[in-house]
Amino acid sequence: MPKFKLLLHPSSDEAARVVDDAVKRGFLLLLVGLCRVDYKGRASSALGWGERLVLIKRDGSILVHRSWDAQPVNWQPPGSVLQTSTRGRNLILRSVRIKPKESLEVEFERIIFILVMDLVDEAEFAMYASEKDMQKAVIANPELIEEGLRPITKEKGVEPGFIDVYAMDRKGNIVVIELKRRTATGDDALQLTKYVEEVKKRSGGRGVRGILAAPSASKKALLLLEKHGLEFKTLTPQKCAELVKSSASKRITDFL
Amino acid sequence: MPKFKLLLHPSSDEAARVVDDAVKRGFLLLLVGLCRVDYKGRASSALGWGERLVLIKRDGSILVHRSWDAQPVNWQPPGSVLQTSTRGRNLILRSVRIKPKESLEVEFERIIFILVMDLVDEAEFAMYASEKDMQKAVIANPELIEEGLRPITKEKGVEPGFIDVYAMDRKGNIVVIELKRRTATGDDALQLTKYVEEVKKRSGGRGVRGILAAPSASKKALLLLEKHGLEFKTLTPQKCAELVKSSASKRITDFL
DNA sequence: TGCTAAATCTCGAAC
DNA sequence: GTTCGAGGTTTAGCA
Repeated sequence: MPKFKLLLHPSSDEAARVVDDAVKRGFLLLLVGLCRVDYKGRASSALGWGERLVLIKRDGSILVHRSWDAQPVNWQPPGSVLQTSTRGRNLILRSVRIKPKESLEVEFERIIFILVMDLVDEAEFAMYASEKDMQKAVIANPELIEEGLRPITKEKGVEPGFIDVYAMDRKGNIVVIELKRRTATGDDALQLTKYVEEVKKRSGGRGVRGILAAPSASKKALLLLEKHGLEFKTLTPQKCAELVKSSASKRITDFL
Repeated sequence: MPKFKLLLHPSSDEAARVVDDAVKRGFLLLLVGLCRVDYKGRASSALGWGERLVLIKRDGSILVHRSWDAQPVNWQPPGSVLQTSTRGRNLILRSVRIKPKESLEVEFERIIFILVMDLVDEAEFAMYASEKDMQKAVIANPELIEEGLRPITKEKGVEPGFIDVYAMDRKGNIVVIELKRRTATGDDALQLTKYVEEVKKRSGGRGVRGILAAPSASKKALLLLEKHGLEFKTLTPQKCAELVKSSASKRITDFL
């Protein structure tokens, strides 16, 4: 089979046949035409007649895209099972997911074209500078937070949740560090408060400090930190990524 | 212009011309071919050579899809600005967003085809049974939670955040209700705890109850509710949707 | 399998 | 413009 096959204005019967065959063989399918979409499951939705693009992938996922918005207007996640049928001259695509039970129905009144594609894509996708990378960077370079800081364990189980970095400062205080890769919110500050309280219970009289490290913080977050005697430290994932890059083997392709 | 135009194996120059023209006119663009993708902004990512589908929409959003996964492997949100150029025989698509500053680069070594589409889609999209619908349903039908319950105000500003439903029970206790359309988590239980504490401060000695209403609850959530003397009530968005449907004018298209 | 926390979350509304 | 919480969040990690 060549890279792709194009069907212009197929009948509903012909379309159903082509779709079934392509799904069975694991090809990538694209249908464009006048359709109507209904969804029922975790919520319910209805979308009236209009021309859209429907993408059916080999893992069972389905996307209905309009000519605007990055997000699909309707979709079905991987693992869903597709059924084709016809209603008069119309093509019906019905995709069902079992758990949670949800169902998507697309009815095509007019199919402008169907594209069946066989794409080869073996490349790996690599993402850098996650929150975990920030954690690694801070443990390897505690001076990112403060001079003289010594990390104790990388993750300490504390209810509820986990502490990102647990360390000791020059004066022997315990330091609880919460890392965020985006602007810190009030919730983040409250979470740190809980961690610090929990650690204080078990600190045996030793001083306990709490530091929220993030690229920036909302007003609410700063207010809550102030109120609970906690600290904020500016730290960007970019900065951490640079250190991880220089110290470890990960490369970041610069093209900006 | 017809509904669509197909270009087979265009050169990089030809492709750049067609893309620029289509973007200017606000058409929906689809490119399929062998490409490489890099992203840098809030994070960084690199994707090696492979055959993929690139969708460019009239609002500036760009999606790079592989033949599996419902989510695009890379993307750029609406409002991004696209630039085309060539590097030798390759086509370069560069999309930049200003705030936050991020940039996506797609390099095509081989373009299998380009599709330019002019789709007409004026239909409205309607979603039913959201968390807000649950709120409406409970206020209109408080017996969903408990017999004899009387809602007081639909939303009462309480720091931090807002109470979904504020009511009074048969015995004159104040009832704080937190609604969730999905399985309630420990965080949800903690949030309710905060609300109840806040209300208690201002209740003037009146009894205050807290109810978390959701389709189900995690073990952690139930444990925290127990610990703080709060209650759980099973309530599904489906049930709420039925009542909203029958009492109000909204219709839900049943097709399941 | 269920549960928890992160995400280039996205999106919209309130301030 | 910023902040905040909801979402058919989705997804990955881990018990």
